[in-house]
Amino acid sequence: MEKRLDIHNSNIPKLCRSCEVRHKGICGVLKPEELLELSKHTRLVDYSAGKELSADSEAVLSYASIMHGVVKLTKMLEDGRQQVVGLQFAPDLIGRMFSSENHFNAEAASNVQVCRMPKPVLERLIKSNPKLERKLLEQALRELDEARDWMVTLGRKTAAEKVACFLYLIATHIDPNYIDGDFKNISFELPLTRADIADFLGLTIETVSRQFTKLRVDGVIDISANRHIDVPDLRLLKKSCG
Amino acid sequence: MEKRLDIHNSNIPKLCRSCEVRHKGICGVLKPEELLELSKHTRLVDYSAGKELSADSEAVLSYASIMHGVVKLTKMLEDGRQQVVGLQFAPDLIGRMFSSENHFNAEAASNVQVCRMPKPVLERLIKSNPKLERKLLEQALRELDEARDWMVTLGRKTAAEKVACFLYLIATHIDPNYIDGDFKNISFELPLTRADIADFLGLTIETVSRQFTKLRVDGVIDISANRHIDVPDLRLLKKSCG
DNA sequence: AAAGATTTTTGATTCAAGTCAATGCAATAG
DNA sequence: CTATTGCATTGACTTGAATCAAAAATCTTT
Repeated sequence: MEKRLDIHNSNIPKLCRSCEVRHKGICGVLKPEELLELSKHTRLVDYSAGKELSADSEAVLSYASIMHGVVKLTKMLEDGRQQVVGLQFAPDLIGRMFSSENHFNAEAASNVQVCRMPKPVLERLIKSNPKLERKLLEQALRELDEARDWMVTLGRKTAAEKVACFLYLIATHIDPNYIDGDFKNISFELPLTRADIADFLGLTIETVSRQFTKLRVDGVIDISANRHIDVPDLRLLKKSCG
Repeated sequence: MEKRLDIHNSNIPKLCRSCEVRHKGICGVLKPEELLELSKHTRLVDYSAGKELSADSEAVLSYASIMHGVVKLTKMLEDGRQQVVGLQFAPDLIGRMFSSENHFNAEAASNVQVCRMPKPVLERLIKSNPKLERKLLEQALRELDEARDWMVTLGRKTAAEKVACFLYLIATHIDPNYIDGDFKNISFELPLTRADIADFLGLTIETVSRQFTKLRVDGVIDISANRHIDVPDLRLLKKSCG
C-alpha cells in the first residue's frame, strides 16, 4: 500500500478538499509528490448560480473538480429548446477528456466552487499514473450508467414519476445527513429552479409545479419557501418513482 | 511505430475481423502476440434477431465484440414499460467493465455475430496494455456523448423529429455505402422492428408508423417491404431532425 | 417596511401523442 | 392456394401534458 498524504493536516492549498466529501475524487489516487505538483497549477474559482463554467463547442483549456455545489450540463437546440443532460456533484471532474472541444454547456446550478486545473497538467498526470486513468474510466462508466438510467425516466415515465425520480436523485445526492439505507426525515435545499428541473425532466415549469403540489397533497414531501424540501419517508418517494 | 499483425493475411481465427469494419475495435491496439493469445480464448457466436446476449442483474462472465449486426441495450420497468438505452454497432465492445453485474439487457436487434472473450482474459490484457485501457476510456466517453445527445431527443423533440433523428442515426451508422459528407441516395435495411424503434424513441408503435408515413408523403424517405428505406437526400432528413 | 422584480402556483383551454379497434400485408405452414 | 401468424398501417376517440393567462408567493432593493 502506498503512502497517502494526510490531506486534513497537510499544508497543501485547498485543492482536494473535494476528496473529503465522498472519497471519489481524483486526488485519492495521486501520490503525495503528484498532489503537490498539481496544487501548484490549480486555483479555486467561485461561480454564483446561473454562471457559465464552459460553453458548447468552446475549446477545452482546463478541467475542473467540483468542491461544492451542483453543476448542470445542458444542450440547446437552435430554436431555444433546452435539455439538462446531466448533474454533477462534488467531487466529480468536469471537462471532456481527449476532445479539443466541449460537447455541452456547463453552468452553475447552485453557487459552486471548483478547483480548476490546466489541461496539459492533468494530461501529464494521466500519462504517468495509470491509476488516475482507471479512476477516470470508472467515472465515465458510472456517468454512462446514470445517463442510461435517466433515458428510461425521460422516455417512459409520466410527469408525476419524473418529478419523484428527480427528488429522489437529489435527496440521495446532496442531503448532508443522508446515509445509504437511512430513509427517515431527509431534508434538503433544492439546488435547481423549477425551470432547470423542467429542462432536466423534459417538462414545462407549470407541469413540474403541479406535480410538486400533488406530491405535497399526497403527503410524500413537504415544501417550505419554494426550495426547502422535507421527505418524511424516502420509501414513499421511491414508490412514486414508478 | 510498433509492428502490427496483417489481419487480412494472417491465419488468426475470425476474431478481429471487426477491426476491418471501421478500425475502431479493440484489436487495433493489441500487439501481435497479444492478439494471438486472445484468439485462443475467443469464440464466434451467432444470435438471431430477438435473442438475448445478456440480462440485467446477471453476472458479467464475458465480454463480446460485435462482428456484424445491431445490438440493443434495454431496461425494463416492473410494469413492462421498456426503454432502449443504446444501440451498439460493429466493432463496439459489449459488457460493463469493473462491475460484476450487468446494468441492462443486451439483445440482438438484427441477426448478430459477436466474438466472445472471457472476462479474466480481457482484464489481464487491460492490465498489461495501457493502450487498451485508453481505447476503452475513449469508447466509454463516446457512448456517454451519444447517450447525452439522445437525452435531448427524448426530452425535447417532437414525435416527428424523433423518428427523423432515428433514421438519420441509422443511415449514418449502417449504410455500407455511406461515407461522411456523402448525402445522395443513401439506402439501408432497418435493423429494428417498429416496436423496438418505439422503445428507443419513447413513443408507441402507432405514432412511429404515422411519422414514417408522414416522412414518406413529404418525400423525405421512401419505404419498401416495411424495412427497406431509401433516403434521396440526407440533408432533407437532417433538417427534419429539429 | 414598501415597492418592484422574479419565481412559482393555479386555472382554463388546446393539442400532440396515446389508446383502442379494425384492417392490410407479407411470410411461412398446412 | 388458402389459413395462420406476426407486423405494420390507418381510423376514431381519449387523455396527459403544453400553452396561454392571471394570481400569489417569495426574494431584492431601496
